[in-house]
Amino acid sequence: MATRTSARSLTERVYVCLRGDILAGRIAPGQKLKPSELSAAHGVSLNVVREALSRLAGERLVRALPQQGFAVIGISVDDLADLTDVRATIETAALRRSVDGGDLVWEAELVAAHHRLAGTPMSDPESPGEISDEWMRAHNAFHQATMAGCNSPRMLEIVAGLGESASIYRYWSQRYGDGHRDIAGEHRGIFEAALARDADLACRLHREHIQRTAEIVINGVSGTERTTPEEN
Amino acid sequence: MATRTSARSLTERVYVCLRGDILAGRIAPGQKLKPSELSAAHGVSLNVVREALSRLAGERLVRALPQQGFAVIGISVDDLADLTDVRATIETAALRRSVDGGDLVWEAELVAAHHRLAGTPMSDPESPGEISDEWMRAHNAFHQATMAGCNSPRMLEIVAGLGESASIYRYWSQRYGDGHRDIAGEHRGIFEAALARDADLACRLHREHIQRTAEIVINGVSGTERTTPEEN
DNA sequence: GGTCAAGAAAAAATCCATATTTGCATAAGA
DNA sequence: TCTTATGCAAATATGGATTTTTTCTTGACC
Repeated sequence: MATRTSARSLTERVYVCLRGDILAGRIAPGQKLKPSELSAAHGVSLNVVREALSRLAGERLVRALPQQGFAVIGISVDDLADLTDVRATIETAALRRSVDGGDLVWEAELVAAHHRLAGTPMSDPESPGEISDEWMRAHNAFHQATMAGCNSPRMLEIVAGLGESASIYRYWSQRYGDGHRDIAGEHRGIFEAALARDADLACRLHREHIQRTAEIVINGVSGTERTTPEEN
Repeated sequence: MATRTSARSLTERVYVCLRGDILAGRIAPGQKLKPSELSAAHGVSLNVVREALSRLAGERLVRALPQQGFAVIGISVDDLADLTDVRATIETAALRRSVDGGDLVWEAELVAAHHRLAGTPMSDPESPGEISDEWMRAHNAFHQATMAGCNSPRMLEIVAGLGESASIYRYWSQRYGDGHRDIAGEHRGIFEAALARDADLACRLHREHIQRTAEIVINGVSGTERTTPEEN
């Protein structure tokens, strides 16, 4: 009679939940994560929280400071610039391979992903200004789908990790769009270039897409001074 | 009276130890990791082992199978081919940036790293045929040093992860050289090209270096049928 | 009067021993 | 032979013990 929540163990459940909270910015970057509070909130023991946090520490989503507990990974303008740079390099490489070598299955799933993204409203009608969870999922899935044809599990895993890091910035800044921007159009451009097997164009558009996003986020972050120190 | 082993907590200590064992192939790829055995061997409680394993699971060095414990990441010829491909793409990108933009500090540390590598015997005199731990460390440090000038912490972290994955294959196959190969010369070539700021040459040599290594390992792995299934 | 240091109390992190649940293997029954 | 019960071993979860860090207080010194 287990719940069908696709979580076979308590640790797994807490891990997934915590991970979602971090990626969605429901827990602020840099914030301390107290096992006692979390265990109370989730109704589980200390050790299962501890284990979930350890796993997230391995993924670099939280930092483990010996004898000082855990904290969500911090954000900074420098890191965002670095992240964007790395994404531009690695993701275009993956995209190029994908566009050059993607098969029919890839095409079909890309079409599906774009259709889903295009049909998902960006902001929740009840809370305008905030990016909806659903849209963010569709958005990540779309970009992932463009590169899925590269036929390299490791590359896709790296790209997924980069995308997650970017998610934190996007969600946290909540300044994804600035009104003057046609995001749907940008996605359509990438989509059509990929389907047309124009790797150069797809890569150029993708690069511009992530760089433009980063610029807006940087303005949002630096404007409200949300930078957190990133000691090591 | 704490030991100066730079491990402030038991979990940290076990984590580092386990990680080293995996990377050095002292624990075979695919092997199950029983918390009870490990806790007995290290003289600690179950939970600290569990926590260390969870962290390694986050790094994808071990797999966590719900209700079935943990196992070292498996190896396969397909994965090695993929890994090599990804390394060729990402590491050459990092290397190019490094060679193009590295400063004097980078140069100095690269010289030091190469000197250390050149002065370290590849195999232990008491166990010929096996790659010495010391050489492997110097080797990883050298390749890392060539790319350190790229001025991108995230890129270097990704590269480090790829290098660790490659370590597992190298150590496990124990067939790094085949006699006909001048590894020191290959390293010197990369080193000199980097110092001469010849990015194209450095990248070409680096690519050939890792591809040649992979070929030899693939022969070694497939020859002795050491492939482990990689279910997901 | 203000600043800094030593010490005690509180809070938090870490660790352990044990209890509970789950999965696998063996064997009994149809 | 196939299905179903049962026992054992392993994985997981819990509560509390122990150690470390942080905070707060007190008093000496500048």
